Amino acid sequence: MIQKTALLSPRPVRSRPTRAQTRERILNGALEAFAERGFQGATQEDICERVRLSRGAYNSNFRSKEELFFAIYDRTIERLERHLETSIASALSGPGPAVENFVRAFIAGYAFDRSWYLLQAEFGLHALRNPAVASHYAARQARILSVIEEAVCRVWSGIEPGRPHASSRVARLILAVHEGAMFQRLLEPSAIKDGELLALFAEFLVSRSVIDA
Amino acid sequence: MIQKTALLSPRPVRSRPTRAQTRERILNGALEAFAERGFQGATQEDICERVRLSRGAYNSNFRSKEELFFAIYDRTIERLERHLETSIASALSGPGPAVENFVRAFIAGYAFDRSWYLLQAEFGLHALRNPAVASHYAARQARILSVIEEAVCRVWSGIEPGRPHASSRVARLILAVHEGAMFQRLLEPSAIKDGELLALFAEFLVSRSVIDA
DNA sequence: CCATCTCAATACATACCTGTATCGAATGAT
DNA sequence: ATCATTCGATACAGGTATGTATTGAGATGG
Repeated sequence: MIQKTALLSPRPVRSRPTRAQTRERILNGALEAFAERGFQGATQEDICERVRLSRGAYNSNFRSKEELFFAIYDRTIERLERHLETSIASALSGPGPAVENFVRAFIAGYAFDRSWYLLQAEFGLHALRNPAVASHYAARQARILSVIEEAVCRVWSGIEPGRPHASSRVARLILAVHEGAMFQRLLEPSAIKDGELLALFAEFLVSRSVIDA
Repeated sequence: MIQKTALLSPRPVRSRPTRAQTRERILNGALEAFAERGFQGATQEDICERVRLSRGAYNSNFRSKEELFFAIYDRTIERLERHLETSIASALSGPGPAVENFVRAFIAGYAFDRSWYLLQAEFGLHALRNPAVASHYAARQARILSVIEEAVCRVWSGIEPGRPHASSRVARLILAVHEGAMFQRLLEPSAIKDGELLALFAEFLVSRSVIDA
């Protein structure tokens, strides 16, 4: 026999948000603040104001700024990874030339918005300066790279059998182009049309003879 | 007749450094400090300690942190531009395949050291956040881009007459790859051999049919 | 040789950010 | 209903960075 059933308790309306909810709100504020003011520039006050919470909530939920930074970075990179995976998967299963589909999917799936890019860039710089952070960052980036590499292999398996033995470096190359392009595009939106550099890059990629070199 | 000649005045030994000298020392300290601690993280104390000067010298020479940041960035990017120009020029005039020479020269000339990269990246992030800084950064980057584009055109003119009409975008592409590769390499030196990504990219470039597309 | 000026070092005042401690309201268990 | 607990808001203290003012040593010119 079931002792406690929720059947008769239709969850009373809480006037007080759950801990997870406030934590989430702070993460949202942190994303914005870190993106717009940088890690050092973002203050507790700044973060909390954006989501209408007090520093009490902040300090109650996160032990330190570093901890919050890691948390928001992890959340962002995980969403990014999933986003990239699904959009690549759907693109590769569609009709049309695989390479173009892949590139388009990459642009769509990895074209995280301004805040995501800025946060990731900020964390990247942080990683370059702190060896401890570097390993964390590298591990996260490795997952992104493997998603890209997997896609590269699948694309090329449709062109010729076997995986290109430079797939790892190709993945890094793709990522490098994207990061660089993303930066230039955010800086001068007028200078580069949407995904233009990646599209140009895709044309290079099509000359697949190079892959096997 | 020359009234004042320096022939008999072999510049007395100054016990006090010139203003330009101390300014230069502070710039050196700023380069290191901004690179290793970031713009916000670098303090006056930090900068001054590295070059054995007091904050008095700092505040006497620079009105604000922003001003110093701009000054050290400008100095760095100018050196970078000259470095890139000369190394490309000498490489293109040498024997061997032009594309490879160019890429090698690019790596050598633009492979500024860790501090230069970090400073530039930091300034880039700053530019993304402050529109006022963005225009300054874009102007500087435009000069770098034109140097690269010029080289691209010269390389391709040796292959076929006329300049590729996508040369501007190719230049941006090269810069994007380099920035991205530089970052990955600094983060995981073991993962990428020296200029490996750019070399791979050079192989793509060799299939010049794409350029004219 | 003296007077003036330059410039970097030191001292000071102000502002601000972080983390801790305290307080009060909402929750849910008995 | 009551009591203990959770949790976010407010108040406080410590540390630190910035910019200004002041001072004294060294240069410069008459």
